[in-house]
Amino acid sequence: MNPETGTVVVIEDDPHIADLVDLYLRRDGFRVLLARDGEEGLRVVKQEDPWIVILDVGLPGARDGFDVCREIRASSNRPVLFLTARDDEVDRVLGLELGADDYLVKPFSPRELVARVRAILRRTRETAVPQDIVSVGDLEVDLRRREARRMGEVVALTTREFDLLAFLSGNLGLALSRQQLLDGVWGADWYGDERTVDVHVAQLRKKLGECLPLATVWGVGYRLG
Amino acid sequence: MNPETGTVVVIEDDPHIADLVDLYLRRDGFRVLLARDGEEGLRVVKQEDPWIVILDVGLPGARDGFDVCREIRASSNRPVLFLTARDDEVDRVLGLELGADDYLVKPFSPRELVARVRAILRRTRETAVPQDIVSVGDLEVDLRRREARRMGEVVALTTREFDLLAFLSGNLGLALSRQQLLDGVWGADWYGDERTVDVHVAQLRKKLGECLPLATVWGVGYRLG
DNA sequence: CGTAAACATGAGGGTTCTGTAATGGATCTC
DNA sequence: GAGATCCATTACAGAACCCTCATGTTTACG
Repeated sequence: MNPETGTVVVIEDDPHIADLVDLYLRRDGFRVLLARDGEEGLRVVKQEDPWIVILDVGLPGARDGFDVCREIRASSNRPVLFLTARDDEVDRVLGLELGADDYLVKPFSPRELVARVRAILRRTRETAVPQDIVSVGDLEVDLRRREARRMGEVVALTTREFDLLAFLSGNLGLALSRQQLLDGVWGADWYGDERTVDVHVAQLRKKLGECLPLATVWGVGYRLG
Repeated sequence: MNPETGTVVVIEDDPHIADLVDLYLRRDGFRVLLARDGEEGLRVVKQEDPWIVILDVGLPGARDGFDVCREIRASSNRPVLFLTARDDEVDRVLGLELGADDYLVKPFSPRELVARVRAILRRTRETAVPQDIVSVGDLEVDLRRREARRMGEVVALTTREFDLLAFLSGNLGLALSRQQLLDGVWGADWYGDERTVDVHVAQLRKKLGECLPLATVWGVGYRLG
């Protein structure tokens, strides 16, 4: 985690608190963006895609903190830290149920705020899996899980089928000869009938149906996408 | 007893509250020790050196919560979380001045208690408190206590079995080859038959049964979740 | 339209891979 | 040091899979 490049969006109407938060987070190396109400906050979050959002529950205007949290959750999985008014237990529990990652009760110590922000980032950044997922047609090919999903549903593929699909996905739009496919999927030291490719292509088409834009290139081989 | 197993000492005279706290903390993977009054509490704290002490302010007997807190502070820097009666602001302030790390006003939600305990531990224990417990299927894998629990019941696992389960839990959803599993669990400098993995996988499946979503990835290895 | 070449598809049998139980050696416990 | 536990290896049976082949279908082109 590199705090130097981490952006934090703070949505808080009280300028005094906002200043304080700004000061401490900045001092800790974060890039801080302030917003005074929910509307502005959502805009900034959408635009900047920050590492974390710090959110006052008691925001003025049409949208309170819970609304904003819901909105953020709907479109991203960025962590959210709530700032709540003193002794408002219902709020706190509700916040956590809405998917907030932590909360802090005012008045809070700025040092604690920084500590919690760093703790959350430690948790979320580490577990954020950089996934190699290729989207092709209505299909998602997840190389790390070795799964193909059609509208979220996992489609059962055999080893060869998946490998073939993966190789095709890695060469989207290119016409690949059977020999290229054999080299890429079966390995260069494999000797057998080129027609074997056809069989597995047929299997893929059968299992994945229309959502797989896998075309035959006549006299050559196949092309995906 | 291993002091690194996440022990919480709860000093509380009301058995109902003590039970509730016990239940929820235990469910979250902590080892919970209950004490009914200040004397007993201090003894347990001294003996066990827990990660955190949860302390009722209104304790019966010669020593109230503040006394106990002062004593604890005198001999250790373990975090203390106060449970205070409602609307007793003076108490709360006094508690914080005595060095309590947080407070909770009765009646409180058990979920919030757990959240706060974890928050405090996150701050004070830089070491991996977050994500110490991985939920997978109906199973909880507690890395700190090296335990797997199925509906709260501890399932007895051997060292290798647990390490394997832990490694799989840390790579939820990913297809892992036998070699990756060997590297991760047995160590990269281990030379032996890949099929050894199979045997331990079989053991895990036998012991944990249906509640363990541990799938075979044909021709590759295994995947959890 | 007819023909040949290229492709699609379904099924069988051999092959590879996995599940599992048994074995013996190593390590821990008392 | 005996007994128990754990662990790696091996063997075998059964399951999953893959290649090949045979047959039917499409495409290209004269």
